[in-house]
Amino acid sequence: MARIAGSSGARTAEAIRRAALRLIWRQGYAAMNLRDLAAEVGIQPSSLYNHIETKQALLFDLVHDHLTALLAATDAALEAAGPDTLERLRAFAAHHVLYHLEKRAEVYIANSELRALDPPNHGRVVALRRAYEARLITLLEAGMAEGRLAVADITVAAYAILAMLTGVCTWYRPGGRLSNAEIVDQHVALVMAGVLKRSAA
Amino acid sequence: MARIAGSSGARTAEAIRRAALRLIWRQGYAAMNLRDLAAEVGIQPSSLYNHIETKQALLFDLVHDHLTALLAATDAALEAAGPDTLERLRAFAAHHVLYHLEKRAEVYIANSELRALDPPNHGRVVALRRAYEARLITLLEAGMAEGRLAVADITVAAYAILAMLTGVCTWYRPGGRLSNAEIVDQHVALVMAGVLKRSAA
DNA sequence: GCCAAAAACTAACGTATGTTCGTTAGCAAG
DNA sequence: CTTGCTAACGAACATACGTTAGTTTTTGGC
Repeated sequence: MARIAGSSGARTAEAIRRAALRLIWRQGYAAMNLRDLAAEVGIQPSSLYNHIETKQALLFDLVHDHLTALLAATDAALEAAGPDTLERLRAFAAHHVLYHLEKRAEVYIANSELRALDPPNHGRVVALRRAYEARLITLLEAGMAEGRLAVADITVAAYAILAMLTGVCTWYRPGGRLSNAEIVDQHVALVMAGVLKRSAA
Repeated sequence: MARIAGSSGARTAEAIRRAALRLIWRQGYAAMNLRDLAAEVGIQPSSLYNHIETKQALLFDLVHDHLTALLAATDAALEAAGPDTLERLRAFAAHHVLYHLEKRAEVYIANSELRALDPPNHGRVVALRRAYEARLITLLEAGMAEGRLAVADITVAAYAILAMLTGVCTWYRPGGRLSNAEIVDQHVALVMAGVLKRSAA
């Protein structure tokens, strides 16, 4: 047999991306092999190459698409939050946690497989990450300038906050004891309590 | 030639562990290969097997030894902090950050290569991690019982705090803008601000 | 209904990898 | 000085991996 009845390029391509996301998430990029990936999709290893350029390009596409989607969604959430700095900060934290709860695999890969990207791809991804971090840093700077936040060092605070919020990916399981909203709310509360100036509650 | 003049088992074994730590830290366990490791140590690949059982056993040893050392050091730091819950919590946070600054490679591997451990090893390591997390959870429970802390959910708070404090490993570089003490202090401040009951400053 | 493009197949290549085997030279105890 | 253990060596094995080549069947536009 050759081409399979009912096969569709777009459908297979999506199946490959979904399966790759899952496998890389579970095992890591280096430990995932294309034979397992093909088996998961239900095709032969060589057939993958009708849809991907190389294994490396597949990883880059997954990471790149995730980061651009995250940036766009974040900007939309900030836009919706209005002009007030504290409101925007809350919105950023809430959106970050919720997004990370819902896209655990994408997030985890984008954070932990950076080193698996070859130099040109690595550079582009790092630039996107920096752009994302800049969103938070800008908010902290604004809050400091307005005298409503109090942190010793903005960069350290930004990284600490991002680390804390991203941490949900490592332990969250759907259908757990707490609702997503409860998890989001508590993280927002921890962040705000940590950075708010004592007087301005 | 066969045995090299001046070669010593203990010295080579330590060199292997150090090199493995560095390579796994940089590339990940799956991406590290024993030929590169041997080259780093300056011996032939087959000679590794005079000192390690398998690649997997090497990873387990590294992770296991790190976690037991971390547990012991943490208990010593808590002991030194005295009986007061808030002091112990500060001591825990400070020690965690400082230890993580100094042992970035060990920590990173222990956190990110869990999935590379085969089931029996995985189980033992997870048990050690849980024991460590329990130290923090116990402190938070005590602080809540004393009415001096205010968090919505102790487990979530514990994981969030650990994620935040462990985050330093991903961006810290020795010789950077801030001293270790400054980084530690700020993280302790962020944690305490996040969990302290408003009245009890 | 025909035909180029798409999307799958089978087979294989070249290399990389973890590990084993047999051997040999240095070291320390008797 | 001998002898047994240690720690290295070189060579190789078996497998696994990413990828390519060539082929075959289905699909969709004319």
